[in-house]
Amino acid sequence: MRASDIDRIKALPLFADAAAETFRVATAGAHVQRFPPGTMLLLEGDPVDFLYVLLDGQVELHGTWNDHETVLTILRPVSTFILAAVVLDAAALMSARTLERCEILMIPGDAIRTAMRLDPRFAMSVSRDLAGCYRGLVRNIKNIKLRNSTERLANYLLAQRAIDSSGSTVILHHEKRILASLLGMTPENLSRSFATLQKHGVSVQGSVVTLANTAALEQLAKPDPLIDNNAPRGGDIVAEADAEIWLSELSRTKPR
Amino acid sequence: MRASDIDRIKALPLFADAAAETFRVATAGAHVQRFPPGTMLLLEGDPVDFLYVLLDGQVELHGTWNDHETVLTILRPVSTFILAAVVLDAAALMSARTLERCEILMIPGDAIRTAMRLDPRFAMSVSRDLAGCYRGLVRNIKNIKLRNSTERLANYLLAQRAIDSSGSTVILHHEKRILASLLGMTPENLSRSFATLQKHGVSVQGSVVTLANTAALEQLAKPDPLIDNNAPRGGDIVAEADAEIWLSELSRTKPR
DNA sequence: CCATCGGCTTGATTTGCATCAAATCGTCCG
DNA sequence: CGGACGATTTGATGCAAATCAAGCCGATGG
Repeated sequence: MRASDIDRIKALPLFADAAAETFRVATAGAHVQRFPPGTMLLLEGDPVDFLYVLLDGQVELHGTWNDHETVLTILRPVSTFILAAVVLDAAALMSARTLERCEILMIPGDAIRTAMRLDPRFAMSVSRDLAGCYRGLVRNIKNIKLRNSTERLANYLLAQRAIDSSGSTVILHHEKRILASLLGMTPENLSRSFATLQKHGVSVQGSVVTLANTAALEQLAKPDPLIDNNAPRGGDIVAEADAEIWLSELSRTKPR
Repeated sequence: MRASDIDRIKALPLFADAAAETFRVATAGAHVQRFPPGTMLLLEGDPVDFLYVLLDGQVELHGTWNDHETVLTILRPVSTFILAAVVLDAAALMSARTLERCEILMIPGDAIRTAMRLDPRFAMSVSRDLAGCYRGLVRNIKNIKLRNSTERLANYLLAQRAIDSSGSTVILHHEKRILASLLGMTPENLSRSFATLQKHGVSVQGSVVTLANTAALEQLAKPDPLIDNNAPRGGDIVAEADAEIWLSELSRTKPR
């Protein structure tokens, strides 16, 4: 592993707080690997031997049943994945597939579990990461069970706008059929939902979406901080856990 | 707090592995409280000051949006809840309501976080608990996104049968309208789904369901260990995390 | 440049589920 | 016991989303 890779790992929220020795243990058997687009990194049901850390590219996690497939989440750097399976030394519940060329750090699961037993600060970081991911899924379930597909799309767009802090234009970072599956609908209905949102100031040109009237869009979307996490990512906030405490941190830093 | 309560906490999987000092810190500010049925223990959005441990009774966790409510999970003893919010010191994403008279242990969140920093074994237990809950939600999302409502009911019945290891009869432990919400459907459609399952050997008498033909039911349900966790609870298996490693433990203990 | 292919859109149809409405059932209480 | 209430069931209807079927469009390659 290269020295630059070591530095990148050190900067991960998971390791930011860890003792030097912990870090040595964890990285001893680790390696960075590159994968072409469309590579299956992991199949659901497989035993999980490594913790994966996406350093560059995009990875999709999906689930399968009875010849149907659904996208559960799309990861962008820097994200860890299948941490829960590593902690429990259990089989994966989700399959992982690269969507683009990816650079991925793989840390042996044994090393992670050993490090947790040795270093409470590291174990705390793992817990925080897991707690953040857990809350992400709670939000996801509420989104699916309480909203219809157009409402989910509208909130997705508003969340993306807030996350990228990108004015009134949102870039879709993945194919629409993948976005559709992530939002729990068919590609056909995603098209139709976009059409519906035209009346609320949304226009689509390929992967560029412009939100001309966010007030109208919000009226339909009714975004809710207990479902939609609109913490702007990048900078301080890189892990799910950081995003989870963003709102309360915000109110503590700037009271009123 | 009574001495008998202390013993019950010691037996929790969360504390089974903890150092004596950890245990002292955690229980110092803890207390057991009793609540009547229908009590709101926690409202989504509230700051979470305690880790809750359900010792007796039933608790429902639900989410709300736009005047709609959905049941996210139903807890039976012994279960911890809102651990993720405690770890992150964040606001609750779910509301908690007692369904029956309940006995609940409340441990100050500060104490939990302090204990985690002091005792890596305890922090490991917290991580395992969180990882187990996380995987429960992954299963839940796959269930919702990949199956229709009758399939979900069929799998629910099969899972209950396996969990209670109760021959061919399953007891519904909660009102049907709550079960309906848990399974993501209306009470009306739950009725109709039960009617559909009659053709597969399912008959309902109040809260007693008999499965006369599990083979036929399984043919419709297509249960999958990567969605349905059929680990029999009670005895060794009390936490979600235990249930998660049940299958792999099983194959290690009894190879072939 | 044209042909091809995959992804996306649009339209027609079907299906699944929610909603609305009313009847039934069981339980609790005056 | 009679009545009331809530939970459940059953039936009728409407809507949302999936499916089926073409067309369109942009990228790619001969």
